[in-house]
Amino acid sequence: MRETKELLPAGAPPIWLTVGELAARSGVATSALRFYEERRLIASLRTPSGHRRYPRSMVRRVAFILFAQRIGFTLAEIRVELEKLPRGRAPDRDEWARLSCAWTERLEMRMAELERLKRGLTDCIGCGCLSLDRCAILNPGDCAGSGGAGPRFWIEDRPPVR
Amino acid sequence: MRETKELLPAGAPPIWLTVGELAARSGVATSALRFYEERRLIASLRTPSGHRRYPRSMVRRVAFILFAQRIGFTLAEIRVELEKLPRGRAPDRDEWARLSCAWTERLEMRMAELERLKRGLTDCIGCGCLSLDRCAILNPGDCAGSGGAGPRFWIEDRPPVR
DNA sequence: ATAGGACTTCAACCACACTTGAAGTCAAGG
DNA sequence: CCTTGACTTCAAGTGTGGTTGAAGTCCTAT
Repeated sequence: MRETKELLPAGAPPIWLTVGELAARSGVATSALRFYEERRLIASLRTPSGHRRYPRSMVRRVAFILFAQRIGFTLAEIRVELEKLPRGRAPDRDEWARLSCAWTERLEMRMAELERLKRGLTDCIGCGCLSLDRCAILNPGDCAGSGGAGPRFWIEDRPPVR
Repeated sequence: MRETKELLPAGAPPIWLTVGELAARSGVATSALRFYEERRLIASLRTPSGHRRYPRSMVRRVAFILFAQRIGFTLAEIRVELEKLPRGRAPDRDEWARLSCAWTERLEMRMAELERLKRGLTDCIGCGCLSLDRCAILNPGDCAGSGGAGPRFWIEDRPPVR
């Protein structure tokens, strides 16, 4: 064990984590952590021999990466968000809180979308109109043979790009 | 225009759709429609010269593929669901409704997960515990230096696989 | 008859988020 | 000292969901 050399009290958590320890605590594979480092979502200090060492606050940072991913952010987007945090020290409560604003917004967009989808599922499959070709919700453009975007409108309400 | 040869009343929707028409009505690129066919989520009849023709009910089928994708199903999962529909004729209301059950379930799982994430965002970032290392929600395993899965538990409550 | 657009297949390519494998180094226990 | 396991880099591979391009065919209007 690496801890024996640090002369810490038994059971005390190590101050610096190896990549394996961070992986165990965050639930992310070591390969993923190296990948996050390559993509500059996280950073590491190195021992003289080149081994990575992470501060304990990195566990939280990785947790937030997972969090943001589940909300629907890409790693590139998450990197941009995390760049708003201070470099060189652990972020404080307010700094994390500022970050979380954008995340709440995205979260609520996703939840609203799922609500729309659920309504579509109820209104269009639950009602009798499905057997006809006149359901305005499921199939807004099919009757007139025009109208463009098709089902996109209950999937996303932003205007179609490209 | 292809319609002139079908001798349909002006403005009437064509009975058989080309891949381009289906693309326009469903909002999906023709390349994606061919890809779905290759993955056997949809099928086409062919003209003697090899051009694809779709019945009008295919618009709905494609709409449901988009729907299911946004809910979070993979194309492979969607294919399995769509295989429950009858072959050779357009599905009726009850057949679509039976399909939608599994989808509602998945939808509600995703919504519950987002609710958990939102609670995590509020409870962990909104509260003061973030600046400490004792937030039981954000960081359940870090204090004791053990406890395994880390942040996974508010991300998903199924047991970790692999 | 011919130009143009819409269609065909097939192979290659893309982005995303990683994982896997090879080849080698480092660290700690016995 | 030696073995073992955790670590290192780098390149290549995986799976999902497509797009793009080449080369050629079909169909409709003029």
